[in-house]
Amino acid sequence: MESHRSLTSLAHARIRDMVLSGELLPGSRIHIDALRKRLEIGASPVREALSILSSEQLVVRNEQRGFWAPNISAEDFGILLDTRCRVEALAFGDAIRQGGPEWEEQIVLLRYRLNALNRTEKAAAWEAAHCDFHRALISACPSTYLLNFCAQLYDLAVRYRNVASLAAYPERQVEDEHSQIAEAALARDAGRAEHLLVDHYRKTGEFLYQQLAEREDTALKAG
Amino acid sequence: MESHRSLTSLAHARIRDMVLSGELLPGSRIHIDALRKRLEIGASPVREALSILSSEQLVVRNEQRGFWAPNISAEDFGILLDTRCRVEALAFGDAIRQGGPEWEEQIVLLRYRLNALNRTEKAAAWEAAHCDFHRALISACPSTYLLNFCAQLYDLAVRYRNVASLAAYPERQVEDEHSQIAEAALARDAGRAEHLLVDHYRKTGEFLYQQLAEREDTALKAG
DNA sequence: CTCAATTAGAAAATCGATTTTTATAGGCCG
DNA sequence: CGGCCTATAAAAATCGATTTTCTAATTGAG
Repeated sequence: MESHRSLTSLAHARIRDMVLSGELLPGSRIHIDALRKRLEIGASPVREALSILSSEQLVVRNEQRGFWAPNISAEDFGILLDTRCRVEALAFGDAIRQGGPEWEEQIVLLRYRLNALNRTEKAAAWEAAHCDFHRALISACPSTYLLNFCAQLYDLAVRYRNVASLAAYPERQVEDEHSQIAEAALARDAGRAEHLLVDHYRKTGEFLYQQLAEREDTALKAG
Repeated sequence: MESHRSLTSLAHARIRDMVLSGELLPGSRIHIDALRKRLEIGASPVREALSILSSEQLVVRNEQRGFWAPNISAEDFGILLDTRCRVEALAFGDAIRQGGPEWEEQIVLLRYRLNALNRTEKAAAWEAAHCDFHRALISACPSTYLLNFCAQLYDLAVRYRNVASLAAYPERQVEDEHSQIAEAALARDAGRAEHLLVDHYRKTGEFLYQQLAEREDTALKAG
């Protein structure tokens, strides 16, 4: 069991998980009372958590009417992906130019841990290691503003990956891509590293984008 | 009097103003009970507002210990300024490439309104018009993620301007700069427009940075 | 038969009181 | 005399109940 300093932070973590995992389906209503009962806490910490999540764009607030899980669309995902590529490239460039030995060592370590895990067998652990690796790449960027924003965009992207629940995700050699990114970063080749990172995101995103577009297409014909 | 859909949004607006205006001094504690009494509302909406503000980086949360107005420093301001220049350049470029006639017209209109106001005589109105103008410049950027982030960084920058309360702000020809930025945007010259915008920010920020650095210097010698 | 007004039910929003945690000041022991 | 423990006060965090607002179904008029 995770121990949290406050019920608000516990609620935040739990509800965030529900949104990111896709358990709370896009467009579905989030009932405060249901969460209250499920988490066995009062309304205040639930509402505080939802307030925070809504300013993190992970839930949508509709004043006096309640909270919803955000809708998804191919268009929105495309914009998110593009935003992420450009913003993270900025942070990555900073990190490569300013990172010290600890930054380098973290990349080496976390790349090793990531590649040591099997994505399908240890899905949750891989997910966490993947997040850590990507965060480590940009961690030496001095702008906490940029880093926070990158983390937020990361969450939104993870959600898209999960809600689309692509069991038949095309198995590219994602380990190689991660390694190449890490190598370029450690070689302090900002241009190449940024390019590889953006390319990695776009390749990963392309398939998901197609899936979402197809889904909208069939939904349109059906409805 | 402003009418708000909920007491939470009212509290958010009010406390945000207190932080941005510098009324709540950097590093000072924010007492929930004091706000509760002052705004004549309960603890819940105050806490919700503070939760939102803390994820907007306008207040600092310290679990189980309370909320504080964020500290300021020359270093932090420099990073903020730099982040803002680079991120807003991205959004501005998008807007210039994708903006339609309504975007153009808004810029023309809001530039006119801004230049019609006297910065020292109608400070509050100028402030609002300035915000509107800058928002209009980037409004055609399709990424709401980027736009939200820009708005957040704008707020943080405004706060620095206010808390430093530079009565003796050097009077540059800021109207000309705004006009030039608007002209370049309307001419769809993304490169020039971005450059002018960044330059505008850096020039404005430079003096403030010096002030903050000096202040820290004297504080260091005194304390 | 359609549309507007009414009303019962559901849910969010808010409040005031209670509980829990932290900060502080005073006293005690080494 | 200094550091540590204890008691008290202050403040945040949380709860459960109440109030307000929205939603949807029903009814009646045109």
